[in-house]
Amino acid sequence: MENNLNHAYCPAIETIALIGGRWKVIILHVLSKHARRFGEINVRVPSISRKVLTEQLKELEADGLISRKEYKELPRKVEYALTEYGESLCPLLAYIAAWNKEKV
Amino acid sequence: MENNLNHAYCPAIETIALIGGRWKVIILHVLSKHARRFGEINVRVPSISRKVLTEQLKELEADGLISRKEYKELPRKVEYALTEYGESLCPLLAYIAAWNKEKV
DNA sequence: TCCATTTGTTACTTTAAGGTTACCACTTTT
DNA sequence: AAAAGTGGTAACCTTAAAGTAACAAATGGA
Repeated sequence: MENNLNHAYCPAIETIALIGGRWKVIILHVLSKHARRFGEINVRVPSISRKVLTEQLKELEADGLISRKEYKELPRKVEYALTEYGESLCPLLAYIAAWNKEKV
Repeated sequence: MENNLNHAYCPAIETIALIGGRWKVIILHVLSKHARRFGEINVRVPSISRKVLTEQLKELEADGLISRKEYKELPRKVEYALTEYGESLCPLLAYIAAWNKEKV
């Protein structure tokens, strides 16, 4: 129905809600290679602050895309990894990275 | 080199710079179906304001992803379409939309 | 003459996102 | 006792993004 367009469902919107923003794709891309602890992600995501990294990781965890595992070690060790749901994003993440390389 | 990680090149970053943000993927997705005039995009992208739509369209045009064609008609008619470069994003846009549907 | 339509623009305000700095908890090493 | 390493948190500030409302240009028609 053409009179209902401004309420039209756009399937891209929810995806954007989950992985949009300045950092999430980059964080997920880092984790897609293998699980990383907090400090490792921090070093691999250029110029993100610890505060923002913490926030983004919490959101990704709340959305079920990554898991957080705390080891009883010294000093502290917390490891983040993609969940199965997060893994399903890998082709998309790879595409995002690849598209940029292939461009003319 | 592992000591250079915070300057590491991340191929996803540039892609995010081009299509990141709240609206660009959605706008591109709308235009991926076919060329649209300003008002048509405005109606198909839920709740975007004209001001922001104008801004985003200008940025997308400046980045070479879309073209802007003004017709000498009454009342004004301006049509936006994907460029060839923008078309190269279509598989990615389709993937973004499809992923959301397939999720468990 | 004045209104309607379409595509904007301008000025101003509000909200969201991100950054900075300092600090804490826990444990081992010095 | 104090420092070092890891993974945070809290308070505060700045910047970027988005929204609102009013206005403009161009032109046909009532």
